[in-house]
Amino acid sequence: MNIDGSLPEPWGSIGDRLRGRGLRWTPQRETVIAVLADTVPGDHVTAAELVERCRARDGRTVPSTVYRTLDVLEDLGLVRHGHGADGREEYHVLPAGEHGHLHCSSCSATWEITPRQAEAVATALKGAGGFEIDIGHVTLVGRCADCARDAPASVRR
Amino acid sequence: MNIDGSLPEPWGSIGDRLRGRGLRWTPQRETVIAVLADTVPGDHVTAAELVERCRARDGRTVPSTVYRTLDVLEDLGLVRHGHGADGREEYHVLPAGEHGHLHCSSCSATWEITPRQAEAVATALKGAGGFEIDIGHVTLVGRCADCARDAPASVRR
DNA sequence: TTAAATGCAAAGGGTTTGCACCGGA
DNA sequence: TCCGGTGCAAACCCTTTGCATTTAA
Repeated sequence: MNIDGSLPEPWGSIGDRLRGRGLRWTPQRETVIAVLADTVPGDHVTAAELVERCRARDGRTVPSTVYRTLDVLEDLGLVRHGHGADGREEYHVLPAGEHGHLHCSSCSATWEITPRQAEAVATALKGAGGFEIDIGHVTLVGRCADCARDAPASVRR
Repeated sequence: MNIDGSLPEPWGSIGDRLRGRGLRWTPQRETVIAVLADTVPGDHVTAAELVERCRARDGRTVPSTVYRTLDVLEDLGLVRHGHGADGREEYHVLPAGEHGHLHCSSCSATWEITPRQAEAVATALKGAGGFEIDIGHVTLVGRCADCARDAPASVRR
């Protein structure tokens, strides 16, 4: 959120975008948006986490409203959902450009995919059959360079 | 299963492998193994599906036993779990070699990743940072060559 | 006014757990 | 005998749904 209390773009204009579609701008939606606006762009949060954060901001928040709002926001293209290493649904805020994740099953760390890596993967698949990967949809699991060096064939989960 | 009723390798020796670890060979485990042995190698099945198939074979099958057995089998390295496009847990039987999936969010089809594609992706990531992808862990989502041609920027889910 | 959105509560699905009992080794 | 496994049922977690009520436009 900005210092003056207003929402940074593109969140600020959401009310209008909703109304333009015959939808409504409600206090509950404002809460969800405020929480999302506070999220680091490119970061990812599980739906359940978002529910909690909304509840922290407004104790009366109820899950169903949050889920329904997320659906709407996804329609508007403001958030995108994907799945973490454990398969749980998670949301990416402001999907500006490709944005995926790598998860190391050995040290449990998760990183954002670099443009270079995204590009490499996309190109690789594109060249091998023409598949256009939506790299933001799933978290790629494997072992990071460090763990791969330390344990050539460890437990994978 | 073989014509003589015995289990094909490497399923046949599982009883011994279990016993070798101080674990036990039980009728219930035999049922799960039998179901898995009937699964096309490289195919993937959700845990819930496995439960159903076991129940078809033995109506007394109960979910918890199946889940517990799958854990054991994963420890033995006979199955591996991953997550489908919807994040649901699914099992790959006999992970001989790399084995992943591609899912088209446009036409909802799912294919097995070809060795060439797997190789391409693995190499791409390896080269761009050293990450060693476990390509069997998640289903890659995107659009297949056909859908990409027909609808350059369609709905993604 | 009126259709969209909310709140609540309940259902839903897949997965996990606690615990007494059973049965391989 | 003994400890691992099983069955049952309940708990769990996250997510979705139905429906009466509220409310933005």
